[in-house]
Amino acid sequence: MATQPYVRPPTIHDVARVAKLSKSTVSNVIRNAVGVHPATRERVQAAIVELDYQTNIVARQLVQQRTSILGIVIGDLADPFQAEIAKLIGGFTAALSYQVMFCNAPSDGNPEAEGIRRMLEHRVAGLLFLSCRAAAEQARHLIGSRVPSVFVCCSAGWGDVVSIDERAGALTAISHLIVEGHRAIWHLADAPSDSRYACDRELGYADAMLAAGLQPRTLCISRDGETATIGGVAMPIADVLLGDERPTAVFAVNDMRALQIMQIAERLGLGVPDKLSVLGFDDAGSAGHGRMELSTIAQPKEQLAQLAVDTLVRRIAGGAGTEPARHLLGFQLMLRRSTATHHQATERLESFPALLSA
Amino acid sequence: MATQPYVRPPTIHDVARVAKLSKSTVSNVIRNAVGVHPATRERVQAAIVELDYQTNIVARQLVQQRTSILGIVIGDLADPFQAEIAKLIGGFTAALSYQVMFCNAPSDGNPEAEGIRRMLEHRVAGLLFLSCRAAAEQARHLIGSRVPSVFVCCSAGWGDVVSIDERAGALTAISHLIVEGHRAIWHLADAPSDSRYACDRELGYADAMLAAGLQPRTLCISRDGETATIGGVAMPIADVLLGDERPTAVFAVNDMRALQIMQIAERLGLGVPDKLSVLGFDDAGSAGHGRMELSTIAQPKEQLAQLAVDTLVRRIAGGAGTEPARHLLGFQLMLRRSTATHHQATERLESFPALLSA
DNA sequence: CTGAAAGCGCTTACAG
DNA sequence: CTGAAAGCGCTTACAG
Repeated sequence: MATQPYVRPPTIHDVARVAKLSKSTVSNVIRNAVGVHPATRERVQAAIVELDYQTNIVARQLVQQRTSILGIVIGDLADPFQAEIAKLIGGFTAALSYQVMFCNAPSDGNPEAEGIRRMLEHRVAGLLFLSCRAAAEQARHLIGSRVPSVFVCCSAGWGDVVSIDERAGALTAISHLIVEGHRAIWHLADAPSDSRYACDRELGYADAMLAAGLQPRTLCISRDGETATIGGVAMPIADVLLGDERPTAVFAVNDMRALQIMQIAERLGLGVPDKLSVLGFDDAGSAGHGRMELSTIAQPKEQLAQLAVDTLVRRIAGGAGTEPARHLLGFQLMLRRSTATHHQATERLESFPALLSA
Repeated sequence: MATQPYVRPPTIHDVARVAKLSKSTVSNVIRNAVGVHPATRERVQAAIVELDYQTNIVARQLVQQRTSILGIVIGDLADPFQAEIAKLIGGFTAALSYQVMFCNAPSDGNPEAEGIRRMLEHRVAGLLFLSCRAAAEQARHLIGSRVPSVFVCCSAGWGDVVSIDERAGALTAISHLIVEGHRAIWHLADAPSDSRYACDRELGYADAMLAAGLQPRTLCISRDGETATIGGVAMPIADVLLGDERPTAVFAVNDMRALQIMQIAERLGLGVPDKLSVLGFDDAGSAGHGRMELSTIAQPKEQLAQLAVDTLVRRIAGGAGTEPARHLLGFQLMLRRSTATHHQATERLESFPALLSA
């Protein structure tokens, strides 16, 4: 392959030479410093145009000992919610003259740790987590107190968080299903977890169920949709959805999962919402499409992204001194057509009024 | 705000001091250079662990005069197809020890140019375009021959392209609709364009229609789905879809648009596919969901992303010498349930056999 | 096998 | 208002 090299960009030195000035002066006009003679400024600008000079930010970052790069840790860009948040973050971030570097957590084996390490080596000014696997907890050690971290729509035991009150969101979702007569309400989680409850949504679900004297039950579904895992044991999904103890409603950890179970249920002849109510979380992607009409807990994406960026940038400017903050925004139960009243409810629910007032 | 600063990371100099060696030697072990005494290596490694040292890649990049950052220009992360490609690229890229920096084209006014400029200032080693607005054409001047660019699933008049044969894809789509008896087949584009045809898909559509002696017709739909624009004139979407000259099939520029028109049509009482056939492009996001069953031209996402990354990395290594390459991968017409036979076809189509054999 | 020196392209006091 | 000098944290010949 003929390897004619790419052109080596001009440096500040080239500009100085052409403008017959010193590097310092050129630097002054580039940085828009005050106290440069207008005529001098013009000469420099002319040289910049002539050479098509572009600041080498790598060099600037080195001397300033800080970068204007934000690292964003994405759990899964194929999740429309995360993609939408990432997009919004990209926009707000650009408005503040920051660039975004991202890594996504590979699903195979070693999690985001490697990507985070590399972003740290690139000296990102701060980290934005759009998802926190268990690995984010390990990442704490990696990050130490080098850069601030903010968790967007998720949280860990450290760092700022910008999210809705996920537990309350789940509670609201379950309360609604109970009001609609459902008792056998199951939770569809993302992946089997060894810990008791993998996330706040699951916690909120369990809270609500227990408060109502109902039995919480979490299941996971394989990628191909054939196998369900409940409490560590795997079985055909049909057995679960069509069995004697089948759920009348499923509260999914997010809309992707909700759409997945909706598809599976209908493939098995279980119409949604007639035979099974499905309630999601996020209100992302096609959830609101006329063919889906997924009931869900809607998150205020725009505000979340804006506040997350603001919080991180303020941290970057302000140092590590203050305590982690927890910003909780409002959510909204979007009732569409994937949920319906369950009519065969027989038992009375004693604790229900308490639940509603919670 | 108390501003306790974030810890200043240790440098190679600190490691050298602790290990009682020179910076050069430390650098040698960091870069895994040959010819370092094993015992020396151990001492350095111990110091690295003790200090929790992490290479400052910013400094390395400056001296090496190249970075391991790939810039990716995203048209719209809310488009599941682009998000999926971005995710795949992130994965393949990480495997080659590159990091990804992205910018998304803000829809308001000034397009991706600003983001591209900033990525260039960051000295990205190469650029990956996931979408090319008209602005990508302007970007050519900005980029000059500083870094290689590859266009993924889109193309411009310069740079390598890795995509399917979009024109052929459109041709296949239209041929199918014609075979199914449709004559009034309209194209749903992304945005009104001043040029005759905005993209290869539209071109392929027009080719196919013209070859069959049919009248091509392109429309655009506003965000809220209320207004359609045809040939520069705006009108209520209902007039278009329910009018005398209404289409019996719509070929959308991508799945997002296909899903949008499907929703609008059904809101107007036009069942899909009974009253209107809809054919998309990409096979992304929820297109294949049981509730959507969108017929579409499926792109081989994984291979596209892999080949794009490989192509760019090879360019980076190989210099700018060789001619732009055009890698075309195969596509697949996915027939699902958003398209159906149109039975009221009355006229015979002379040129049709020729079209089929094309 | 190890280390002293120069240099990547900037910014930042500071002298004039 | 302008410029000479030092330095950011590395890598890269090169001498020893």
